[in-house]
Amino acid sequence: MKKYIEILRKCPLFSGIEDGMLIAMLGCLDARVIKYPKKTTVFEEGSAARDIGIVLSGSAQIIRYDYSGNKSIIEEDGPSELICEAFACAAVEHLPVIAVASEDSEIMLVDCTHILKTCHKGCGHHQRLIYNLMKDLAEKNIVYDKKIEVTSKRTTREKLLAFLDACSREKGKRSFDIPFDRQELADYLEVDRSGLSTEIGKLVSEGIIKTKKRHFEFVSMAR
Amino acid sequence: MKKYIEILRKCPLFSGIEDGMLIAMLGCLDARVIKYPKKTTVFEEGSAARDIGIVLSGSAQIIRYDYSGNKSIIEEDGPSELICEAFACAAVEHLPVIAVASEDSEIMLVDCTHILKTCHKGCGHHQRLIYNLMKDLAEKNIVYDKKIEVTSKRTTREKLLAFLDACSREKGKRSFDIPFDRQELADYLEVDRSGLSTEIGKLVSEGIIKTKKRHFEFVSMAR
DNA sequence: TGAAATCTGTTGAAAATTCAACAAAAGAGG
DNA sequence: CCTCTTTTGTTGAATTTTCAACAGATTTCA
Repeated sequence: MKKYIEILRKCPLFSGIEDGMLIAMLGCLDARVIKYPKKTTVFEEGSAARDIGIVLSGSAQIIRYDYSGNKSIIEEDGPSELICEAFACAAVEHLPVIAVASEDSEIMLVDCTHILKTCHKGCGHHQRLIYNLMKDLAEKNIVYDKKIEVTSKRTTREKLLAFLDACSREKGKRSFDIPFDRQELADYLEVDRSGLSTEIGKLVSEGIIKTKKRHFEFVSMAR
Repeated sequence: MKKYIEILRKCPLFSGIEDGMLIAMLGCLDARVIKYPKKTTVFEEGSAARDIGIVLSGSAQIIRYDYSGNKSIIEEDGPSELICEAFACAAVEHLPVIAVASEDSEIMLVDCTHILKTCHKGCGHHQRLIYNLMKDLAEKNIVYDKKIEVTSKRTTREKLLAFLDACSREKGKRSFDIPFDRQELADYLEVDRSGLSTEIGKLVSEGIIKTKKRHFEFVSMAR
């Protein structure tokens, strides 16, 4: 487990816990590390949510398919980030989403009940874990809120600009990479891919942005 | 405070805490009850999120306005429900939403730091409060997830059906009331009001639903 | 390196949404 | 009971999105 310590230290679940204790806790929590090749399923839709996932390497996407097959990417999580913690904490019986490794990934799984129930070995850090989970869930709430902010825009252009603006602000630069290819960006923004492509073309020809693949750049003072 | 005990007992923040202790804690938490007439602001957009709100009577809406004035209703909360707890727990500096009393309401305000920091009087229930907050935030996450499920549909008709379906399932009946008038429903679904009105008309004339004001009913086995 | 698969941009037609304006209906208050 | 205000339904035009189909680029991997 030691080779993951760098990643785990940055994980919000273990914030404020020293390395030594962290390693000890992993055993107590019965943490398992599993490798997921690109595009394989981490958590199945419809399954009971028990485990929290911690991305160690690679990345995972949380995806929702509706009954008519429309795909909507809820979020994209990289190393040190937690996945499906809300569903596990709420002990949801039927996962309404699917978690997929978007590249070759290693993910640590921790049974949520191990975190919530004080352990018999008497290690007294469960309170801290619960506090950390609470903090994490509060922030995840805000991430969702941002997604709603972006997707509540009425036109493709507005959604795209709101999204790029948010990415730019997060990075603190006018030049930045997004974690999606074009189809995935369309799924995240919940618009048609070809329409998105057209809109990107317009913004480029209007001199507002430059882009190549996943790289974007606001050209002027536009925003 | 005693007259609110029925409501507070059902509040997720105080789950698992007995009445006597609950009353004692309210003092420790420096809880305040404030009356908000219909349509008045509970939490201002842009203000620092410090307080958690507990709806005692009436109801509150969480609303987001974007720069071009589009209104989007994020959620509607009634008695016993918490408002803005995620922003307060995450200690957000600029509230990205506004909270408004949607009718004459009484709302209890609790400074979040009082909950998170163990109190000097040594009342040992802060751990339970933090656990409760964690559980609440996990569930709120899932509520958001449901909103995304509804609004990620591409057409007004699909959004409307997904929303009504969810309401019907929650109630467990084909006949139910929604917490929105037509304009508010349009804001929640993020569609044009007149288009929504037309679509409701179609569903009625197709014999799929009946509706009068806030009351809806699925007529057949349609869903 | 070459073939196959995937990703991206383009286009035009069909479908759906938004917008603005107005009329009908319902509710509030005197 | 009547008036004023708010809510809801209706319509047509303009705008935007979706859909389907295809071609050029890029990537993958044998």
